[in-house]
Amino acid sequence: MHRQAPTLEDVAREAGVSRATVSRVVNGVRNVDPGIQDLVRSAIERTGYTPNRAARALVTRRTGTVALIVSGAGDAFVGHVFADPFFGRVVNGVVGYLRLHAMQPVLLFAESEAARKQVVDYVRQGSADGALVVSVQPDDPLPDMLLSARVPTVLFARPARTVPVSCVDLDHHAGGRLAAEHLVARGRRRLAVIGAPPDLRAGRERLAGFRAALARAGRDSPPVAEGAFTLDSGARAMAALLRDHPAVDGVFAANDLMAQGACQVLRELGRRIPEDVAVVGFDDADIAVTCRPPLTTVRQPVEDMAAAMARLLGEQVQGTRTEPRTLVFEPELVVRQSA
Amino acid sequence: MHRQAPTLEDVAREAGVSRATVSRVVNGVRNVDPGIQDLVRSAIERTGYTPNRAARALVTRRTGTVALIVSGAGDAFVGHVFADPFFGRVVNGVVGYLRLHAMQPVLLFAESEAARKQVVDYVRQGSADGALVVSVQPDDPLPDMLLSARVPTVLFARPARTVPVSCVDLDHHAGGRLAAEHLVARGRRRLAVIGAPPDLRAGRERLAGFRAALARAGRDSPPVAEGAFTLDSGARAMAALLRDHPAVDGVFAANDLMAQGACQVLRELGRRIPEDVAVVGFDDADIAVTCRPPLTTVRQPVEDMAAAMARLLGEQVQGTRTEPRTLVFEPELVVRQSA
DNA sequence: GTGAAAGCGCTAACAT
DNA sequence: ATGTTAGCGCTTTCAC
Repeated sequence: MHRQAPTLEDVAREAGVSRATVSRVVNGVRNVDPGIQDLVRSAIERTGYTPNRAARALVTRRTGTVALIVSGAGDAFVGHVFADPFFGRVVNGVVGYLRLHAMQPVLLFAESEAARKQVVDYVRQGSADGALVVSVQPDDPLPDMLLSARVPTVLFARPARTVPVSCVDLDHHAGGRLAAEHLVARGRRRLAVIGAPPDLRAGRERLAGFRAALARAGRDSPPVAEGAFTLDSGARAMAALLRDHPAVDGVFAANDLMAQGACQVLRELGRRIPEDVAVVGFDDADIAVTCRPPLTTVRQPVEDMAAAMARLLGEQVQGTRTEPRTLVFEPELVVRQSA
Repeated sequence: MHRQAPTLEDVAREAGVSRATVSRVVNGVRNVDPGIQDLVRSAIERTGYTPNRAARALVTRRTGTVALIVSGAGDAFVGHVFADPFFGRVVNGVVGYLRLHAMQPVLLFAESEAARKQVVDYVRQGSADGALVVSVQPDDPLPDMLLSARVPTVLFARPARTVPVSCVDLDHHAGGRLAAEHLVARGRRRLAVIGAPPDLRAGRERLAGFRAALARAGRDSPPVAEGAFTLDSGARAMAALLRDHPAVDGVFAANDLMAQGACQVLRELGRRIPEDVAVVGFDDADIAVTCRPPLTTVRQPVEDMAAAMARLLGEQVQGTRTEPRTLVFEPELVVRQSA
């Protein structure tokens, strides 16, 4: 019972002009008589016309949407991606940029070989003008697949192998340094690290930066317990560190979730934070604020990075810039109560 | 320098058949000779053909995407939506259903009058087959706008006014009852409630259910402090309750975030949980598990509800079912350590 | 400055 | 069972 949606044709008839003229008005092309413009505009108003996106996309080969792909391995993957507040921040940053440019993000998950194929097909079908990729896997095949499908692509975080693709990243080394310098300045002498899985470059660099700053301050290299970016793994790592180094008085955790886990263990063992043990996290996630005590942490400007990612993609799609670019952001120390 | 993407025409030429036949094979229509099917399939393989979505959408009037709209009022809105893990769960549920049906969600935010117009236009342009709406505002104009634009729509949570639209919701009353019964069974005698803003129906019903169960158990109606679903507001409400009712030994918070805030205040004031004060939350968010102590809470099956929402929309788009339906889900008590 | 006409890549009658 | 044909609604040369 749908009355057909009005088309350009309908508006043209209503305004007594040709389709071409209406199209020009709708798309803001100059060379249209102001009087006729008004005529057309009121006809659009009267008919309630809205341009059909599919028809437009068919001829312009632009859709006005970009794929926002969360890519990584496995399992209950999709179920847990948004459990990590990190992705929410990415979405916010991307949306913040796109909406100013009348573009929309399509959310895609690429957690398996099959899903990756689907995702690549989706963008190849011209359903999106380009792809923004957030990988949670050290060696993700997706960027290569996208590239060889000639899809404009921008990555969050540099890939393990060098690939000719634009990306935004953080200066993780500087982040580690900030954490070390802060703990040293607070007079902490027996430091320890809750690290990331060693195959993640970001984690390695945070650790390297932390170590380098300590060495510069004349300190020994700290003991490291490996975590997996989860609250639980942070708690376990903290317990292990305390067992082997009971006198520890300062801890650097490679993300806030693990820092929170560490805090829980410390408190349960009766250590005061920061008096007995100072804790520094990484990311400045929401939990850094709500955690008890609130976390001193190295802030990663995720929203800004995500917005930049969208901007880079926009430039690439428009052809404004074609050669790949890497944008590296600076972390910032946020001092709260845990250190 | 883009070599043109291969079209149906190219495949047809390669296979020595007509476009129509290729189309039939691609779309799995029967009445195609098996031999020819193989011929076509290998031609598709050789050319690397992928159907163009815009062209397909133009004729079928189906896009294979649905709008996932987060709607509500104001401010730093977009920046905070994903801070609430609730939306992540909705996304997960929706994606879980859609991917089985080769559909994709487009993420839209409608936080202002202007944004709402944009969003409605977007779907009216035929960019999506329908809309899934999650409102965070008691009296949201968006559903009405969508309906009068004849967009197939399904809501998360019943709207304040009765609107002829499908929706999924929780039996909040039953949820409140579960919380009350549990606290009573645990022998708590002086109960209190950290409630929701009174204009939210869900909050009112949780409270009503809680009260009704208490009345049935012969208890007095509990004191209520109003919160705003945030950690902070929960902490403040708890502080206020303790001030006015220092002997309270059981608390029901209308969501987990407020329950966590309450726990923080209780611990800081030296109350043991659950020995001195038992705390029951609502939702079963991730923080219910990571909170110290882990929260006993009323689980809302958000993922299932979101999946059902997607399914209802699918049926509506296909025309399988046209009259609006309301699906009400049952909450479930999850007992952990806080009560 | 405006209109006529071609065609984007696909599906779906209809004809064979 | 397969091919022919007519559009879907729009943008965009190319004439005028």
